[in-house]
Amino acid sequence: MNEIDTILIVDDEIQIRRLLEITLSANGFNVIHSMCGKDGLVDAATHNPSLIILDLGLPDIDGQEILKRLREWYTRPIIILSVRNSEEDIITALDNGANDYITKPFRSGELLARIRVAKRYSEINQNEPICEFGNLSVDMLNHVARKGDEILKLTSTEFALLSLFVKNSGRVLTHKFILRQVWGFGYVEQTQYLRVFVAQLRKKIEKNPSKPELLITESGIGYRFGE
Amino acid sequence: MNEIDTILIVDDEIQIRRLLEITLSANGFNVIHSMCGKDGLVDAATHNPSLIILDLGLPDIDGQEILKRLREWYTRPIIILSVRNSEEDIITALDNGANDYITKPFRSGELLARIRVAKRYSEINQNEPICEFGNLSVDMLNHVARKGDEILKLTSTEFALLSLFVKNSGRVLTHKFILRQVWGFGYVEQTQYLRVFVAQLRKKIEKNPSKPELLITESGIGYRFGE
DNA sequence: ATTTTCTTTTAAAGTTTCTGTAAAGTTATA
DNA sequence: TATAACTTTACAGAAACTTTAAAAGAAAAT
Repeated sequence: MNEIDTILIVDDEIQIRRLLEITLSANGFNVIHSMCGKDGLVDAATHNPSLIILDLGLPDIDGQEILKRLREWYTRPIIILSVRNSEEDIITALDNGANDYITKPFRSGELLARIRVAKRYSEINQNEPICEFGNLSVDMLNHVARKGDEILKLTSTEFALLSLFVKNSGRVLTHKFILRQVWGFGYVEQTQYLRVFVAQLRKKIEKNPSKPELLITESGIGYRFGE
Repeated sequence: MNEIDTILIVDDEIQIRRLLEITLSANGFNVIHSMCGKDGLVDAATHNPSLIILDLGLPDIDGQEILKRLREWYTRPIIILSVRNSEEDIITALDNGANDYITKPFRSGELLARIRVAKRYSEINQNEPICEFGNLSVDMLNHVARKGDEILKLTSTEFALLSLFVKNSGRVLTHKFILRQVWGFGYVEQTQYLRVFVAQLRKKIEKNPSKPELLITESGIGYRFGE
């Protein structure tokens, strides 16, 4: 618990940033600021913070868009802190991968408690923008997958599927879990999609697609990637 | 693939329970109700729901107390739904192990989205330990069993059986108990299944399957794993 | 000690469920 | 409109589960 946790704040209001800075640093966090969406994306990638607090009303790019782009590779907690109070915004943000949604004005004690909750449930998630496995590498940030030196030509669904497998290598992922992560919660029964895309992915990453060595079937449960 | 998620509602207000019932069952959940804290604790234990929605203002026991007692064993999501709006209540509940805190009156779309969030993160992070015995290890979280370094290729039934044995190593487990745990209540008389699967498991984990050293027969009673 | 009875092991056949694959149909995208 | 990506269908083959049956082993009775 001695390493300093870094929190990235993406918000254009200086007062909010100051208030957060005081609250968070008083609680042992190291704080980084970004004043717009673009900076936020860059700072997240360069500092790899252990948590991000994101405002939705940014001057350049919409916060929901930032959230989506972050979630392409960033697996640690993201807490939305916004004046927007519409149910639609909240649902969209949560389904886009936010861990929590707090409306301004906020209470700092509650914010800290919600940060603790978010960190509690994401401790396992290691977060590397580039994951490697064998001669495969997946660069979440630049959205590029390689086999050796050769760049794999993957569709976005295939890429999402491969990232999920690489991020969770060695773990058995259930059909439902994969479907929810890649396609969304409404698709958990569409096991057939998964079969089709697993077959396509195997064609592109396995030496011998009919005798898979990387993407292993766990019959009746799901799939496991790698060792 | 058609298994229904069960949600337990612990709330004394009938209107709230009705509203939740409608919202949740319309979204494919199976709903159980408890009207007081005592019933809540019992129902949680008997039904083992996949999520609990808990009110703080219960007639008998205080909700924070229920929360603490549930968290002694219940690892899946608990969402607090309460009229209490004080920061102290919120912080206490979140630190007592609640996954989220929603104040009444609530918006059902937001509630559903927050349920999705809670389920998303609890599935990954079931902090169940890795059980080991000799050179065997069973990793419940990743659903992987190993003998030394080699990954054992087990069917899901074999895996469930082995987990049960490893978790209860040294204890004599009766046929009925094992059948109930692995196959379910309706199978307690199917001793033959057990014999067949024990034989299969021995082939995969014993040095000499016909002279088992790990998975010992207790004639007329059941089996014992390890010493 | 031997026989009888009950229990367990094991193989193998029968049945069901799950998975891989190709190909056709549909939708999105440039 | 042409192209790529995604969705859906259909079916064969594989894997898992259930059932049967015979042989081996243990316990009880004589």
